[in-house]
Amino acid sequence: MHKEHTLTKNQQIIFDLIDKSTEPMKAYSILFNVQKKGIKAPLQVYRALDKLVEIGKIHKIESRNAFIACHNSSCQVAKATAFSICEICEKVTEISSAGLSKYLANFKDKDGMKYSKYNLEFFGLCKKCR
Amino acid sequence: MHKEHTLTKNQQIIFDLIDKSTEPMKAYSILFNVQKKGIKAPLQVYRALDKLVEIGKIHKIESRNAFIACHNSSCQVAKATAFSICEICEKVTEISSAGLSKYLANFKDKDGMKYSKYNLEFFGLCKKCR
DNA sequence: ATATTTATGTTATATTATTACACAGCGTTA
DNA sequence: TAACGCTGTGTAATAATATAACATAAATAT
Ligand SMILES: [Zn+2]
Ligand SMILES: [Zn+2]
Ligand SMILES: [Zn+2]
Ligand SMILES: [Zn+2]
Repeated sequence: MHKEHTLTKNQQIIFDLIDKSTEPMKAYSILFNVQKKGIKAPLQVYRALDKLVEIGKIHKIESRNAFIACHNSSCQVAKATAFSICEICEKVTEISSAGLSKYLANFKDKDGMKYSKYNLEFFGLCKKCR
Repeated sequence: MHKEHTLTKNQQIIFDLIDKSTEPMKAYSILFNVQKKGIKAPLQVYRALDKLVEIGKIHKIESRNAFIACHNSSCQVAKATAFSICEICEKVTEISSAGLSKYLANFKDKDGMKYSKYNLEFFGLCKKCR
């Protein structure tokens, strides 16, 4: 139940673009692609991205500074994310594994740190590139 | 057995600085701090950082664009890293948990992706900030 | 209707990272 | 020796990523 936000105009334009894309998109590539729709400045893009990340419609792939749409209904508002990244073709897939999320959600370190969130990025070769 | 490289002058200067630091250091902060030692340009810093990451003496905290020295002898040349990050004080700790690394090293997704590497970042509040 | 919050538009700027080119040091080997 | 490959260095310029600051408009709450 985390996709029920009404997006604003800019948010919708930018989400649609990312959602259509088969690969992670970078902020300035997004900017370039939405300029014909009237979004002219980096900040307009970054503001929409921030909001979309916050509400869990997209995720940021930190190691790539790029964004993908969430296609995992079980990922809890971007608080627990896992991705696989192919180091050759750069294909990124969101991992949805109940076992993995359960393991990580319950993980506790020896310092008594209480975790509210995690992000995991796996790297390797995808089927095609292997 | 992954710390046995002979560092070059620039690599040693930059490693020493990061190693002394109690918090993750950013590239341009490193640059500022080593200018008195003759390292004057960003590229000199980034080249040393790249090498230090490659040989596993430091790690990059992707979500922060910052670097910390490795204090975990069991992390396999930066191929399997996990950190806890306090969202208030920004303290970062490298997690060394045999259980966790074993679980992640053995994790396989349904697409048959073969992982050679992972990076995990946990976020929450540290003891002090809780 | 008024206050508050959220989103927008715009300009400028800060921060992070790489490209390109010249050259120095070192070990290999022809 | 000399030629070569490899790694590291120095320097300038520039690319790519992200935010600050300020003004205004739209949506929401009291
Ligand atoms: Zn998701
Ligand atoms: Zn691939
Ligand atoms: Zn380590
Ligand atoms: Zn803290």
